[in-house]
Amino acid sequence: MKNSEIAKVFSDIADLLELKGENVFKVRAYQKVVRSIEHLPVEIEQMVKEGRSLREIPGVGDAIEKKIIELVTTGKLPVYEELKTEFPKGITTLLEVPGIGPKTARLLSTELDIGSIEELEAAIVGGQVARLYRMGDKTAENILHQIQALRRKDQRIPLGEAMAVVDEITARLKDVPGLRNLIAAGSVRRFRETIGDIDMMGTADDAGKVIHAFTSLPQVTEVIASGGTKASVIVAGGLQVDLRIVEHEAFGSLLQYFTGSKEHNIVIRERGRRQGLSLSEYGITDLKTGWLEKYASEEAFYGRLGLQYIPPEIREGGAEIDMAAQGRLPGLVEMGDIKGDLHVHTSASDGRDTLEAMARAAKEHGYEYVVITDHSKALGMAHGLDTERVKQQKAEIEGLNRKIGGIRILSGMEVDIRADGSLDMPDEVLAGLDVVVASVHSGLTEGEEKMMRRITRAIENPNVDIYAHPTCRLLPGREPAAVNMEALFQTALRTGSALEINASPSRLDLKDVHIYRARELGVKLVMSTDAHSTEHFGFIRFGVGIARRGWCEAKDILNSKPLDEFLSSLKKGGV
DNA sequence: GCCGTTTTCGGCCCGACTGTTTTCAGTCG
Repeated sequence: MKNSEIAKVFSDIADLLELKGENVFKVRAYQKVVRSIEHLPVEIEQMVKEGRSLREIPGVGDAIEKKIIELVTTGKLPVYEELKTEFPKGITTLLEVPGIGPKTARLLSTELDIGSIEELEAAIVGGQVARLYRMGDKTAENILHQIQALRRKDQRIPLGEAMAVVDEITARLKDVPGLRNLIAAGSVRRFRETIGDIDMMGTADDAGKVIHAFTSLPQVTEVIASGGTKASVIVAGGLQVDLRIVEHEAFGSLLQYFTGSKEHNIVIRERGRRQGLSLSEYGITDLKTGWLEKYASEEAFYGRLGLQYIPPEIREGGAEIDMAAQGRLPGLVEMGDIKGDLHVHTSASDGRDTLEAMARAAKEHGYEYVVITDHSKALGMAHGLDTERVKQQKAEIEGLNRKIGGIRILSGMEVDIRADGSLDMPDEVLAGLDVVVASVHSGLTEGEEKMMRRITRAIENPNVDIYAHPTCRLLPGREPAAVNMEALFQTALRTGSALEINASPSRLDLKDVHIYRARELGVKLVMSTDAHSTEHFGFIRFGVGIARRGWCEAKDILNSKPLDEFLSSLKKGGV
């Protein structure tokens, strides 16, 4: 039984206990265990087999350990089965509707015998819901509204799209008098690859004025909530944006609170509690004296708790907090560490801008080197290069290196990996290039065995330095190909090949958890934008963001090294 | 149900907004 399945059972138990009106702390204990299991790096089934104690999992005590073992070994949990019989089947689905919590779900179930969203909808339309105690026309209408929103709800949107909305809102609000520190917090600041909603925050002399300006933005299609210090709206496209405003002196604690993650904040607050401190978005209250201390910076806020500053990208409520307490957090990679882009297209294949324009843009970006990697000829659609055009481009690059100066332009290619794992360019041509990037663009639905044979053969080729966008997924929509990541990492280690962190917001591939694992194993990593136009060089910020989520330091990324050192760290140069 | 640099018992993260009340319960993030 997988961890995710175990977590689901305990999450259901927590819901059912809550519906039953059980002690809220007992419910919370179950919820805490669910979070622990979801973040566990090892399979519980394995631990049970090896006879390891489950008590080392945070939140697991005597009672829950017994339940987990019973569930894993027998596949069943009588307590759970019993609980389920106490309520109509499907009642927990009511909890999926925003605005319906355990109390309301229970009320609906006992008073109106509702056990599904369809039945609920009918009861609202029929007027029965509005007549319930402490309900009313407005509440019923809101629930109906939420049900409809749930039906047409889009999946989480890619980080890149969310960032565009943030930039637009920021531009429109920046002139509101007295507003300072406007910034996107939440999952945008933590660089999660997809975003559920956008959390913005700022400080102001007059919060009301900012809230008013915010809810009046032209892109706002609906105001969900609006109070003195916070508001929630829906913008065009159906995305929810929350804004919260506090006084200037409390910016640090607000930013910390609003950045999350929720799990991180819960652990931080529990920690504060043990130190006799109560944490909130307004600051830290000493529980003995009742005195509230405000924090203008996050550094000071974490410092008060005896913690190193924790970068937003790794605030997940896991190992980061203990590491920060011991002062052992790594210095994560930063934008300025990246010395060159290694995956760049020009108008010679499917890029928009010329080789010269791309080279100059890379120089303006502050890079020491850039590798030009147009497609090979198999990609007819992309106007891929054949042997002859590769030769021409090499000559063009030599000319540009004399002409531009201040940046070293390297010759390269994104060579296509064919269905049988052979490369779409003769070895002698590849051997003459500075850097060779290989990737898959077709046959993405192959089964794992065939896909792995294909990839393995390609990266075993001594000319291939980098294997690009390893899983070929696209955000949103295209699922990753059937790549066995652990096997890929081993092959990369064995052959000395580097894996790409593709920074394009529609790829982000490798993704954060893969990066974390690859780094742990010592696999060589590079970071590239896959730029198809000059402005795409800016994508590097997304790459840095997810690399930080994978706990990468500069030393873990080959193209953070100066040119000579970088070249000799590649497969061709290194062996 | 879990847990301990105050505690093996008595706590458990914190505050805002809404709708329905007439002081607050429920929900959310």
